[in-house]
Amino acid sequence: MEVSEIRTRIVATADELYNAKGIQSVGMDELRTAAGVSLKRLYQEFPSKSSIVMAVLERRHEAWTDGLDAKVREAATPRGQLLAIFDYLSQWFCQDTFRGCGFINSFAELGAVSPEVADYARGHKASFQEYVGRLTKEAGGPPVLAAQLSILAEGAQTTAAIAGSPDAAGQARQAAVVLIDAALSTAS
Amino acid sequence: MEVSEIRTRIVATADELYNAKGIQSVGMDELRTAAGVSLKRLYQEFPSKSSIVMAVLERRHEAWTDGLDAKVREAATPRGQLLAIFDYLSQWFCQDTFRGCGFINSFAELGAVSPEVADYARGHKASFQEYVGRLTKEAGGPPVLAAQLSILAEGAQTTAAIAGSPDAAGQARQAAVVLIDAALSTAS
DNA sequence: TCGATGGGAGAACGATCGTTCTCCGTCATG
DNA sequence: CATGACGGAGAACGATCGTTCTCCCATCGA
Repeated sequence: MEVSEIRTRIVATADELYNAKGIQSVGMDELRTAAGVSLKRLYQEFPSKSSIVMAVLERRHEAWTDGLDAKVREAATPRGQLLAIFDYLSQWFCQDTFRGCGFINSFAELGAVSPEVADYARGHKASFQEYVGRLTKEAGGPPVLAAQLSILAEGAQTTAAIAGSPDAAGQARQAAVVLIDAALSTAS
Repeated sequence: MEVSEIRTRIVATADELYNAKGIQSVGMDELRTAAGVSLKRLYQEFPSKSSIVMAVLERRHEAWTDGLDAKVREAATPRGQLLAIFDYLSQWFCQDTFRGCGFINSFAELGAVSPEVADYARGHKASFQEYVGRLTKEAGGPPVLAAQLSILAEGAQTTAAIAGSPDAAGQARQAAVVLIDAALSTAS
């Protein structure tokens, strides 16, 4: 078995477990068992649990970025691309493994005691806002629209997570339509 | 010293510590020292840590509800009352102790392993959405507007917490103005 | 003054966590 | 076949946590 394959399997397993139970609730032994890797191998690949946490965050960032971008590219118009963000949220919320944004959760759990985690979560959210900013600019909207749509997306994630229902995605999408149309009509 | 005064001091101290460091990062000994109470007294007042956590959540719910309602009552018009929600968020975000919504944080930290915490967070968010629903109805807006404004408020909280900046409150308020005006003009 | 009561400080206990170490079987190589 | 390196399973270790127990002193009524 490839060394990198073991790393991938460890990180993928940790991602699932941390998402389902929270980071602090999952011990190294549980991760070891679930990943089917010996403890020695585990510490051979990662020097500590916190390094696994950071690797999981990187994996989540890539999965989010790639999945969102793929969904956005399906849309034909710039306006449709902005709305595709909320379609992506909707299909995400409908997965039964959905338990809220992993960055919000990890920030809430470890942000106060781990500057690494806090910085990475901040960077992830900043990159999302920049991404929405680019789409907004292409659609001819003002920067404040990007901030507003980003806030809507954030709120939809936490609302859907706590309520346990995917309804927030559709409601946020409706709000996005109103905000986009209002911004584009006054901008022109 | 009154018995209830000790309870209040314990819960107030736990609220501060849990908010600043997260629940799982604060041990009973640290709480005992910060509250200036003996460990025996602590367990005389509360049977376990989880009961303290629930008491903190109740305290947070009351503080949120009372503070928000007081701010809303300052507004003269129903439309102003809806916007007052975001003024309340703004002044909250500007406090240097702000570290995100305590219910979102506790849900992220313990929701997966503690049904009590998850249920209480769900109930708190549901009561907020009902409150916004009442204000929206008084303003003559449709139910979907209440859901959208609630999502905006949620998103502002997480965005402000992770970004470490209170800007999201003003941006969400601007979005609320657009959504409210659009909903009220089409509703009439 | 004396003895009982109650509360404070913190030691102790069992569990669990992250991390390291030990033992043992296996396999490759001469 | 002998030997030595390697990897897996899990015991062990130190730290920390929630919780309980023990000791001691201070107070108060008789």
